[in-house]
Amino acid sequence: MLRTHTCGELTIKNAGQTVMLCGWLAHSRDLGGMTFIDLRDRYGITQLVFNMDTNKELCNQARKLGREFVLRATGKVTERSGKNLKIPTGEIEIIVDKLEILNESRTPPFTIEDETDGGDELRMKYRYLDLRRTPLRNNLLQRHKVGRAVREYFDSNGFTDVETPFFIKSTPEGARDFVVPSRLNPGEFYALPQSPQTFKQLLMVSGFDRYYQIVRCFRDEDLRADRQPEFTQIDCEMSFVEQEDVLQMFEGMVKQVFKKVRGLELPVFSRMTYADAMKYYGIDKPDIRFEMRIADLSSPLSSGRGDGGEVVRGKGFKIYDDAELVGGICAKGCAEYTRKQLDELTEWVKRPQIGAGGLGYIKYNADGTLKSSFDKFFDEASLRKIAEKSSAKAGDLILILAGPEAKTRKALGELRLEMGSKLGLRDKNKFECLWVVDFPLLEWNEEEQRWFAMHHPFTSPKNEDMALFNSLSPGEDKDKVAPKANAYDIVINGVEVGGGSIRIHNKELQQQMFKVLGLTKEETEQKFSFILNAFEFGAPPHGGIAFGFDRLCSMIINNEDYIRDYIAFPKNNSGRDVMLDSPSAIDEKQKKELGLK
RNA sequence: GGACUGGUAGUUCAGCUGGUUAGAAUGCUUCCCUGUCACGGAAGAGGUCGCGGGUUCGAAUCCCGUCCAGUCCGCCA
Repeated sequence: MLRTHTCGELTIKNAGQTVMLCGWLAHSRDLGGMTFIDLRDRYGITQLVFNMDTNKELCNQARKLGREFVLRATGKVTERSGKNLKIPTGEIEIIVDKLEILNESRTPPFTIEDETDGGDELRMKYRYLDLRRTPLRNNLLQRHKVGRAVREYFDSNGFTDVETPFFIKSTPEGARDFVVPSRLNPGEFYALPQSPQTFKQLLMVSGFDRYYQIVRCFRDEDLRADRQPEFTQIDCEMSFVEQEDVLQMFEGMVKQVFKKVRGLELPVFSRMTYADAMKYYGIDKPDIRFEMRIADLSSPLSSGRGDGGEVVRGKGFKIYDDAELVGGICAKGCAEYTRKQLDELTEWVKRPQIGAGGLGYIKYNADGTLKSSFDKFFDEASLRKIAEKSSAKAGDLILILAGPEAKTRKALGELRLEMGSKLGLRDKNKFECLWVVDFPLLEWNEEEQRWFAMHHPFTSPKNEDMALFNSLSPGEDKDKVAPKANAYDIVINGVEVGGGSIRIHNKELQQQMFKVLGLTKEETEQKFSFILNAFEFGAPPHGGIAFGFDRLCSMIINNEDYIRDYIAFPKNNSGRDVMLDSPSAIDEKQKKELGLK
């Protein structure tokens, strides 16, 4: 070993010992007569000291060293005269009597500090330097801990880790596949898995009973702060279970991981139906750290749904009379909002991404009076009814959007999150875990005029909706309400960290599903015969879940929804690795071999 | 595919209602400094203002196009 200790472990207790340390020069402070060097490694920082009086030659050598030089220092641990209580090793320093340069370094393009001066692109290009920074290093060390806690939980619950192949087959439905050309089979391609979905189901048919895997998945879709083309899933499946068993098992997992990694005891997770999530929060992954539910101020013109507030219709205000939905949220304590603030909010909701036509408001003033943006049409009693419907109290501000139902709910959901952020209600130290259940099995796609599986085509319909499901025809029945599925998502602070379902394990039902999705007999045979065949050989009832491991880590570690800093070597927005400069062209010979030319 | 924001010194940014030699901080180089820990002080070097075109007597600044980056919408079973 080139060292006897690390740079993070020496304290006053080691005073007097002669030690050897290795590390990178993080900072040096040259005072003329003496020079201090902060030596950094993964474990911490230890101060080296050189003195002109004691060792002139060595001190002069130390003065010449640049940032990020790799050094090996031998010397005596000594109590400092001026202590630095901000760091664990701050009470001691090493009086160096031998110094070796293990490697020199170019001046790094950005500072290797907690708050670096480097921009994203530069940091990505020199990712190995970025990873020397404490926040990034800490993220990866914590990620390791999350992974370990997950494996411990599965192991103690009888799950088996089984690997599944990466070179598989392209299937219709779902995300775009990444494909790999096959040299041995010219003109043919493997697909990389979007998830090991079918394999884990086949493992259930094989009788493995409880399976898990922390595994890379690939989806060729556009990227976001929380989406990478290759990402990691905690993939799980269980046999002989019902939905409740799965929820219990994986609620337990999340709790244990939070406990082991963050020392937090999470309370019992909330539950909410998909329908309620959409109705009250305008989104299928509500952030329930704060209330601010959407209030329905109009009975929908269409019929049936909504609780029919009916407090905005018939006052001669055409926008509200004609709108399919008028909805409001109540921003606590915001009655004092200025004209400017309201204008800004109006601009915000009119952005193309939100797409609202305008923003109505009612100020419920502290003195009990009401002032709205549509006073012309509404008397005070009417406004008071709206306020009541919105659960507003004196001092609150009601924000109102109107328009087509789905779009307006979504916009209200966005506005709710924006107000939540503005009002500081999205507390970084708070974790609210939620199971969203009873997802629709299918979604009608207007563009392609057909049904799509909302979760995936292997999800089972709810028993009570089986007749409805069996009555559906491909490319028709778009006005029918979609049957509900045994499908569930786990949402933490408004971030979807996982989702799963109880699967179909019956061949005929699976065939009916493919049929409703518009697959022909031939396509079904060609793409999915393997799983239909398997279902003929005693497939057990089974179900499972998959977690986005990167998202789970970013949530647990720093309660944020940005996963790149939790992945050692991530891709940028355009799917490029700027360090490798990949993807890149391949030469003609390679193409020819692969049958691409 | 679309919206928005940005691209100026090694780096992070200011300058943008057109006008003398494009600034600051930090980093870097040299010098001074014996208890620093974001050490301090002095001096210095460092620029194709992303790229292409246009308007103008004159463009970092205005216009058009384009590339790159970021955030979002679509997309992501």
